[in-house]
Amino acid sequence: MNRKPRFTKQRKLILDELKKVKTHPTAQELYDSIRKVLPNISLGTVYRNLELLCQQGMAKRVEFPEAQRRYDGDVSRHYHIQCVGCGKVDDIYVNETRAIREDELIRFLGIKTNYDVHGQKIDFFGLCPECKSRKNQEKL
Amino acid sequence: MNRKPRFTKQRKLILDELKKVKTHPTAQELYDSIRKVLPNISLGTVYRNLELLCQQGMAKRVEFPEAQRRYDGDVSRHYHIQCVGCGKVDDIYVNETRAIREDELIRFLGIKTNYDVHGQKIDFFGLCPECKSRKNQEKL
DNA sequence: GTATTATTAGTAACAGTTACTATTACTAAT
DNA sequence: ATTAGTAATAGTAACTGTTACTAATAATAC
Ligand SMILES: [Mn+2]
Ligand SMILES: [Mn+2]
Ligand SMILES: [Zn+2]
Ligand SMILES: [Zn+2]
Repeated sequence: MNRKPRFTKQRKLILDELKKVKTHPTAQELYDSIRKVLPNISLGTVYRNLELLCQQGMAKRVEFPEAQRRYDGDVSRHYHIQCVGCGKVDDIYVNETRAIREDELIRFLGIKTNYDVHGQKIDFFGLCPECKSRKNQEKL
Repeated sequence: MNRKPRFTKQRKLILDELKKVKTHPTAQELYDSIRKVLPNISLGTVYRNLELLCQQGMAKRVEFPEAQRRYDGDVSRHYHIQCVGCGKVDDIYVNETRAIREDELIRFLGIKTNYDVHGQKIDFFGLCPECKSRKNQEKL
């Protein structure tokens, strides 16, 4: 039934470019650079393929509040820091496994990244009790 | 020079409603409920005042990826968890001061919130080296 | 090579938020 | 109390990032 996804030149170019850069580009930025070699590619194609690559685990979304969505070709476990001045996103690779206190962490990251670290943002996600039981209902 | 901000009935209603609910409403949701008592209020007024209240530290933005902006009348220090099923946002008040390991934390929050906790998202923000020195330049 | 159909380019639609503008209504000074 | 000055408002238009639609194209299996 299900045909394999095709490996079009558009898809290949998008993935290659994303893997190449370290800038966590937006769809628009990728579109602009890929257009230099494939002038007729459309922005929709870039979006569609980026989302597809994310689904397949070959890319990741990098989302900050009030900023447009960015994508990352590096799917290894790492954190991100965004500059409140220019909006760019840099990587933070931490190999510490033990937990550290918040103030220590800020100081540590300041040294590691050369950023003036203002703070962090921690959010959680999951299934609320209602949605949990609704989901269980549906299974029966 | 600078006039005081006026305390209009629109502003008062918005703040009161926001403080009253625990749902982290969107601007649209606040607009809908406030319209029941002030039918002519405009959505723009709700947005403008919410942003103003945030600037003044009387409210906070609650922003999750892929979701519309929400606001919180509770500015005390607490975390948020969003349901991936229905999108609602609940509070997490943690009085633990010591750091805890990630897996412990997830278990702990599961018990505390009754959510099926899928994970967390940690991001950092600050000033990059370039913006830091640009800022210093401007001061001279 | 031919048939099948996933993918594409181009464009329109959409949603959330912000900007604009003429009018209204607080506030403070007279 | 009246007035002058101006912050704030309602209503609406514009904007921005993303998604949806559709006819044409091109990757793959046979
Ligand atoms: Mn990264
Ligand atoms: Mn809250
Ligand atoms: Zn910067
Ligand atoms: Zn839910």
